[in-house]
Amino acid sequence: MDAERRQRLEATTRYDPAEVEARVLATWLEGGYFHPDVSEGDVADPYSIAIPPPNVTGALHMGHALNGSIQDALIRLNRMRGRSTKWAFGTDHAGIATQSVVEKELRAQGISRHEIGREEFVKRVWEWRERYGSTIVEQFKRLGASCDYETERFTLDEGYAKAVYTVFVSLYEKGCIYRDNYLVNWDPGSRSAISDLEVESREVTDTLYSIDYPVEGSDEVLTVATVRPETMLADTAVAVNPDDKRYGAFVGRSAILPLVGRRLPIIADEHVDPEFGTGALKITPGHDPNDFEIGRKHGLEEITVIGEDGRMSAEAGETFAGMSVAEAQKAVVAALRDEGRLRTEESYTHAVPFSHRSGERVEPLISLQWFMRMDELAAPAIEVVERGDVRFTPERWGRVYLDWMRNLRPWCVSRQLWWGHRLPVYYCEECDEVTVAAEEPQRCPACGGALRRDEDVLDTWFSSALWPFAVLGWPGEAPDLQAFYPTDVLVTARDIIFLWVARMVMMGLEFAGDIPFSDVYITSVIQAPDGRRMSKSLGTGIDPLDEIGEHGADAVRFGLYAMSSTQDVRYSAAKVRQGRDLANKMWNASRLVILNAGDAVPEANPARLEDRWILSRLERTVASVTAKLDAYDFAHAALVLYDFFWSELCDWYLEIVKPRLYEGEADLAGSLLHVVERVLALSHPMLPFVTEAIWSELPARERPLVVSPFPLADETRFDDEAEFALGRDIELTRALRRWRDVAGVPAGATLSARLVGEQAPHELVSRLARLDLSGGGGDAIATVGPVEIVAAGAIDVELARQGIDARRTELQAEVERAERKLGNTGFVAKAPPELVESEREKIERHRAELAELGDPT
RNA sequence: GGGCGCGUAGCUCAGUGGGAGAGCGCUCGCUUCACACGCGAGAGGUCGCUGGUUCGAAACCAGCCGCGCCCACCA
Repeated sequence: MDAERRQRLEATTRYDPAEVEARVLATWLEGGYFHPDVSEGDVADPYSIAIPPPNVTGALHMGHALNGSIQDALIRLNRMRGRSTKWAFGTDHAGIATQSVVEKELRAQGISRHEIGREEFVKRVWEWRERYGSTIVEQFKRLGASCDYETERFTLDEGYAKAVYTVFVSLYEKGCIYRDNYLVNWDPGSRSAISDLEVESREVTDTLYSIDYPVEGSDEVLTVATVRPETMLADTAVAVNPDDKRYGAFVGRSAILPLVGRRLPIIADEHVDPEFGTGALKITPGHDPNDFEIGRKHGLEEITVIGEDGRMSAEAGETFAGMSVAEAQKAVVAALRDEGRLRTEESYTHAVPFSHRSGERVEPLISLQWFMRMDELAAPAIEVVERGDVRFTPERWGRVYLDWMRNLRPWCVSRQLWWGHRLPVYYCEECDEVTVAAEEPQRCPACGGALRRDEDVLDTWFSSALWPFAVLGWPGEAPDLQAFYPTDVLVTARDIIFLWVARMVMMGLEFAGDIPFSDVYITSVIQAPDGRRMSKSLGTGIDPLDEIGEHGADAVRFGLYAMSSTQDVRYSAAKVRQGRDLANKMWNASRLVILNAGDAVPEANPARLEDRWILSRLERTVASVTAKLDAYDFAHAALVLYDFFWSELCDWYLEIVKPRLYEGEADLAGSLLHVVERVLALSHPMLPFVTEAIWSELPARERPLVVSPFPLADETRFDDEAEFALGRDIELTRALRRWRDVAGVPAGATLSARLVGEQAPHELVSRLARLDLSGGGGDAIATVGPVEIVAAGAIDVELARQGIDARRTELQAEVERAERKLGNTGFVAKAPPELVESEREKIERHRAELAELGDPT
């Protein structure tokens, strides 16, 4: 090692992630290690993941950080195993989200999108994307995510659009996609229809009004209850339960709609609950999902009185037209009161649909939209999960998936937005022909007339559903598709199992001819430290980039792995610090080894007991960490690694062998280099930066760690004997240290002692417990295992005695506990014999130690 | 209304049939020549409650209490 390098290493007593990470990342990217070569066609032993594409508008949040860290660990693990590995990367155009961001920016300049028109607006969004779209890419790199950035895709790029159109046309031709006038969830906020999945229900306290509807040709009334009296203007029937004796006579007659005067047929329908309210239900097919169903069943007229702008339309009549829904409600209630039709008003709390997008209350409206029927595609997608071809981890999410898939309703796929994949649907200006084609047609194929393209765009999730194969180049002869489809695992959060995961399975099976992934790993959701949701608006968000800046990417990754769980967890800054400390520990321990290794060649030399011990512990750790990574158990993988490195390697082994290391023992140095190399490789998937940085300081490394082999546990190194023997000496050392502490022996003082019995402990015991074993004669004031401590100046004899008494009490309690167990005849008869034996052995051992301690004085 | 999950040390979480664990925090002691982002030692828990199964339960079963989430068309 040259002097300059030695000096630099000696001086760097603290691992500095900020300095290291940028440098290491650059070498990875320059080396092209993240980009698999597919030029030869099929690749050997492929491993692939399609990243859940982050929104172009988005900044990296804690969900991405967790999700990205997990995927990266899997990708790096398999890349190091020599598999041909691709982590397909790209961003999502995110329809409404992106359109809103750009609209807001325009509004700040006093421009509305309608002023500049569709074409110009879309152009502006693309410009916006050019300017800011790469932000999130750079942020993933800072995390260390080894995505294939060379083939970055965008869900609105040219090739992707081709995939979307191909799928749309195919589904249309199969009859799965159709246009219909149907009651949809209208989001007045984004002025678009949204799907059922984009609706969230919230508890709202409304007023429940009871209104008298006079029965035609009689003095009687039917009293109906509603929280939305303004929709009565669109009522087209009154319904009662067919078994309801009270109303049997009314069925078939008519009621008169107050304020409007329309005749409403009185119908019987099972849906009406005779127990609720008066048992009579006003039917508004135009503005209520239930009523819509009932209306279609009974062939009722569908009247719409609320427009897409959320205001009362002309249909509502002169008095109310133009009012907002809230104003109309007040006006209707006032009018009813005037007419004496309002019977009661009471407070009523119920679930109300809101738009997940805009946060506004959803207005159910009848609208001409495009729908996708799901039943046909769902059947095979259900089968693959039932068969276990697609496995969920944790398993319970598989059942959630199946429950949803078995109850699918048609999906409204059209959106009244400008930013997105415009429907490949063309209407003839001359005839009724509707043309659906991937390639834009020039003229109407039926009559040659001019064509007008549908104004709507597709739900973003429609294009997302194609991601695993479209990202790899479908449709067409893409080498990546050939090599890497199906992918191995999808890593995502549970909130998009329906929106995304389920639809990918359906589309993958239908269009790519195979499942899109064989595993779905559902990550935990990380909450704010106080247990609330992490969210910008609540001010509870923690920016992973801040954390990376402060503690390093490896620290954040370690923290996230350690936090990850099968349930939701609160963000733990302490776990991130634990990761930071581990990275620092790795750096310093490695520095110790490198600076003292001389010219040693990495090689395991199980010369002495402690060497056999650490080599055994190392291989067991390799086996354990590997198994946990493969089982998606990242928390335990991280913590097992931590325990080995910190406790076994640093606290014990390095402390044990320091004298040998300083003496320049070559075999030892070889072993140490071997252990360091192996543990770095084992850690690399989780802690890529610090391990790569240290790797580059090791002598004669041919390739960077990112493409070096991942260790395979060598079971021939497992050594129960060494583990037992050294474990015993470690326990003895700890007992002696405890005794010193209790006896008030100064930390630096050496204790005079001698050995009793024939079993001599390892040299490490006397050194690490600071004993002078030549303690010859003199009275023993204490016995700790095979060590007799001889009275000397430094010892407070009284304290020592107290310590011994405490130990005696402890042992007596242990003996009693074991005796109690053995006194239980059921235990002796039914418990496994080895367990019973070990209790007997315990009693003997403890009695022996008690005998050594002597009687209380 | 249906379903899922959770309740373990002051805090955040592991542990799912054989003697309660980790990290942080806390206490005591260390300028020990890799690391004070360090080293050594320690205190701290009737494992939500009540019953049951078992030789043995934090773990399995039942009920209850509390918290969270998802799905669902009672106006």
